[in-house]
Parts: sequence; C-alpha cells; structure tokens
Amino acid sequence: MTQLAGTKRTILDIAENLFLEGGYGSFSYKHISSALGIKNAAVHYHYPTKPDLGTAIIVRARRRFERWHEDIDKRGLDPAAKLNEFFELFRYFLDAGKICFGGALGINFTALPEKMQEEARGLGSDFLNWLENLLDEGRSEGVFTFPGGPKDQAIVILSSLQGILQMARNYGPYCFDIAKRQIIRSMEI
Amino acid sequence: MTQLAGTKRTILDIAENLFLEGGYGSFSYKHISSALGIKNAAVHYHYPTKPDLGTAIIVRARRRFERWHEDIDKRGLDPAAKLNEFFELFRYFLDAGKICFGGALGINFTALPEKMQEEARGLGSDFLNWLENLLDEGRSEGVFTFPGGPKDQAIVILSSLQGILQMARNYGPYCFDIAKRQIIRSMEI
DNA sequence: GTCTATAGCGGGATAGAC
DNA sequence: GTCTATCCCGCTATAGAC
Repeated sequence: MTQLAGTKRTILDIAENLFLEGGYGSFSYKHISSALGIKNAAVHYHYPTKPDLGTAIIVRARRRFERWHEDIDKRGLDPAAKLNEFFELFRYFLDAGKICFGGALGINFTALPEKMQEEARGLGSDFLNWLENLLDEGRSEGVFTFPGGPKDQAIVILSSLQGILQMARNYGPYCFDIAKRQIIRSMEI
Repeated sequence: MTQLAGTKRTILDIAENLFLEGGYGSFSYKHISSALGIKNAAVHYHYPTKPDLGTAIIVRARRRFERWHEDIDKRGLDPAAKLNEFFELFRYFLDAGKICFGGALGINFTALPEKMQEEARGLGSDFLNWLENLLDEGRSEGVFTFPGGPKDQAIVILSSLQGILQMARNYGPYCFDIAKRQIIRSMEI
C-alpha cells in the first residue's frame, strides 16, 4: 500500500481537482505551486514531468475505484441498490462542478502522453467491467430488463453519465437526476 | 445569408476542425496560419481575437444544424427514420475521430469567453428542443416508448451521444453503433 | 489582405545553492 | 525538500510597412 503523505499528496490532490475541471491542459505547475505556497521547482521535485503527474492522477483514481467497489461488493446490496450507489459515485463530480475522469481524458485523448492513454483505457475498463457484471447479475435475478448484452447496456449508461456531467455545466445539475431516473426507469421490469 | 468566402472561410474550417479535436484550448493562430500557408497576423485580420473566432465556430454550427433540420423536416420522414438521421449526424464526428460540439464545449465550459458560453447554451438547446419534439411526436404516433417526458429522454440520448464520441477514442468506433442500437431498441414498442 | 517584427506573458523544465 | 535564477518555447496580440 503506497500511501502518499505531505506535500506530494497535496500536489496530487490539487492537480486532480484542476484536471477534473478542465482536463490535462488546464493546469500548470505554477497553479499547483502557488495554491500550495511553494515554488514550481519544488513541484518538479515530487513529479519531475507533467506526464508523471498526469499518470499519477489516473493511477490513484483506479486504486480508489477498486477500494470503492470492494467495499460496495462486500456490503451485500441488491443490484438495484448497487446501481444507485454507482450513480451516486458520479454525484461527487456534479456537486463540485467537475466532469468525470472519462470526460477529462476523452477530450484530448490523442494528445495525451502514452502512459496516460494506457491508464485511461484501464480506468475505463475498470468501470465498464464492474458495471457490466452488475447488469448481468441484475438481469439474471430478474431485477433489470434491457435489450442487448450487459456490456452494451453498460456502455450506454457510462456514456450518458460522462456526457451528462458536461451538459450539467450549461444546463444545471438537475440534468443529472433526470438522466439517472430515466435510465433506471428504462430498466424496470 | 452571410456566406463566408476565401481565406476567412478556410480559417473557420481549420479552426473548427482543431476545435472538435481538442476543444477551445487546443488550437492556436499559429496552427491555423501555417496550415493555410500564411502568417498569424493575417489570421488576426479576419478574426481579431480568439473569442471572436471561437464564437464564430459555434454560430456557424447553429446555422448548420438549422439548415439540417429544416431539410430533414421537409422530407416527410417518419419519426424512426428521423431519429436515425439524427444519430447519423453524429457519425461525422466519429469517422473523423472528433468529439461533438457539446463535448468540445463542455470540457472547460467555465473557462470559455462569455459569448461562447451563450452560443454554446443556444446550440445545446437547438439540439435538445428538436430531439424533444421528435420524441414527443413519435410517442404520440405510437412509434416510440420511453418513461418520463420527451425532454427527459432527449437529455439521456444527447448525453449518451456526447459521451460515446469521447469513449470511442479509447475503445474504438464500434461503441457508437452499440449505443445507437441499444438506445433505439430500448424505445421499441 | 498579407507581411515583418516584436511585445508580453505563461508554460515546462533544469542547475545549483541552501 | 525547497529555494533562486534562468532557459527556451509557444501563445495572443499589435504596429506599421507594403
């Protein structure tokens, strides 16, 4: 368990926040260092290059999701409750006026450092696979109904969540609850 | 009818292309001028500031969508065929490896010049309203079924399209057809 | 309408003192 | 681990010649 401490941890927190507001291009070493009250050279000490920092953001997000779903899976919730928790996971971004990792990565994906692209694909797969399993399980138990395969449905739900967080910026947070309710109702038996 | 011609038109074309690849922050006067074989000062002659250029991109996109739906509405298609045309409208972005206007605008919406934010909201409403009317019409005719109001369903579809174009960059274009089919089947009677 | 030239800024990154 | 100082780059934008 690599637990970050002190300055290095704070740098990652600040960078992640800025990243989720405007993507990889929207934050600079200067932003981070002044928010921290230090100089940019000190930030370079902890994360030598920007790709290092960007990759660390995604790697941590993957670990965080892993802990999250381990915890959820442990609690023995039924599929509908699990799905609700999944939606609520995205409410964090909504409340903070942020977009999700997928969105922040997707916008200029082709311009990202290669390692970030790798981790971005990994993070996306983490989410997709977990959701796919949940949907499969829920349909087997007769709780959900949807056309096509569980992976297909997972793709639709995830894409909608990703898009809705961006739309919420122009149209207000109410979009999120509308989409959530609409998707859930569309899968009711 | 303000029809752009020559260099000014070409500038807008190039800028739009770059914009749809990485958003407002991803293109520069240098990119545009060298693609055109001129100097950046010449670009400033046509579009004095970057907000001017950015706004022009969105304004033109709105006019283009207006022409598109006027044409579609004129052809007397049934709702299912119209919806198909709407999906296919987004395939242009997919084939070109681009994201849609909503995505390119949503990523750093809060950092955009105010006029761009206005036009962005307008563009989003144009799409939403047209889609809402189509869904309403289709349901009245007994062609579509979905929970909630037509506006709610329009929000889900649009957010999914916006998200899927971004996801397609990591996972490949097949995501698009999966989402399209999944959404259409979910609304079948 | 396009050019040269330049101003002024902020970006990522490094060297070397402390 | 943080500092000062600096380099080199690309960006938006402007002035003035042609």
